[in-house]
Amino acid sequence: MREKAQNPVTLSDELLGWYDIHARIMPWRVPPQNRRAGQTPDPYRVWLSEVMLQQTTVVTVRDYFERFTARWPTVTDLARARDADVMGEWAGLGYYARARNLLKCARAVVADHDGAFPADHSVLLKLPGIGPYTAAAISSIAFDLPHAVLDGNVERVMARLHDIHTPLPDAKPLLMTQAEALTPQQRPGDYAQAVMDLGATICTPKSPACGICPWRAPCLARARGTAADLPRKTPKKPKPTRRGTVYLGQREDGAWLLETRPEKGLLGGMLGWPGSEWVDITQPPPQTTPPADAQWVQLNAEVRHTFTHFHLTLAVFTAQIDPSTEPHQGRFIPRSEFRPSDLPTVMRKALNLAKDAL
DNA sequence: TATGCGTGGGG
DNA sequence: TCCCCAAGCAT
Repeated sequence: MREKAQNPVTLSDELLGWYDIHARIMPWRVPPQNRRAGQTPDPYRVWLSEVMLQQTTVVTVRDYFERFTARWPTVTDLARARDADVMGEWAGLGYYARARNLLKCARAVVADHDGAFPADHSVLLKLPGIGPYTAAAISSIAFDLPHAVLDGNVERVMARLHDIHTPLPDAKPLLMTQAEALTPQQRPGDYAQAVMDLGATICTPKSPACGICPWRAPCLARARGTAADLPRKTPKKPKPTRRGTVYLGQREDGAWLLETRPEKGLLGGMLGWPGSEWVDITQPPPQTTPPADAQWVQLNAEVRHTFTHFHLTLAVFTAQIDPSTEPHQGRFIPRSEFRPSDLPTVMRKALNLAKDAL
């Protein structure tokens, strides 16, 4: 009774208890007690982690964050990095436009903001790769400005708390209104991270742990038994399947024939194997021209990979290429300069198939 | 406003 | 084996 009268929808000790546990596995986070002791988060680390966390899980981001901050400890270091180094370090993380915008943003911060992230939501919003969510996250977490974060977690928590049945993305404005109403003036950074943790670990998409939820008392969906069905979402389109061919050519000295993909579009700016266009399986197969003259042999196995919006099947050809041969597509990268980890996952799958075949 | 854009893990 | 989903952004 008393609990309801106090409105437990807030940054309670119970909510902070969960938040504190998660801080240990997130190297970018300053735990609440350290923050109260005066320690403030490094805006560079907050920004970097938030960009990496876009549509990506904490477990996946952790190692990438550690490698990036070890190699480029400050935004100035990152701004000076070579494009290929940053793209290679990002390889495997996906959504590669984030890495291209990461570099643009770092260079803009150095060139236009004296190497310091601006403590201003509307200014942050103008930087490359920083949208409404990330601007609010940096504002609140790094600068303790009271901006409401609305990510997938908060959308779900708000939809359930208020039993909102309007499907996403139409419900976003309403959910944002609810999120703003709950965002406190005191410690908005701790609150933002705590409410996202709540969504990630308790108010989960499937079988939410309502029994241990700090907000179980005021939750309307919990009371009405609708929590597991929320938020509603508009149905998605089915994924088509495309086909293509890649060519893995290697010289006797171990150099691989690779290309840097165009800046725009799928896997933009990433290293990859030369090959054909990727066309829908309902279309006639594309003509494939090998990137260099050699005895190309097709592998028995094919690469299967699923992107956000289509399935892909790749035929793989391999060949030893004579040292005197000039490629008409791509360039040779010496063995000493090539790390398989610099490849996006689909390209790494092709390499692994070729290695298995040898 | 709708679409393009990665990847890995869980149910 | 599939589908769903994750601390979204750009165009």
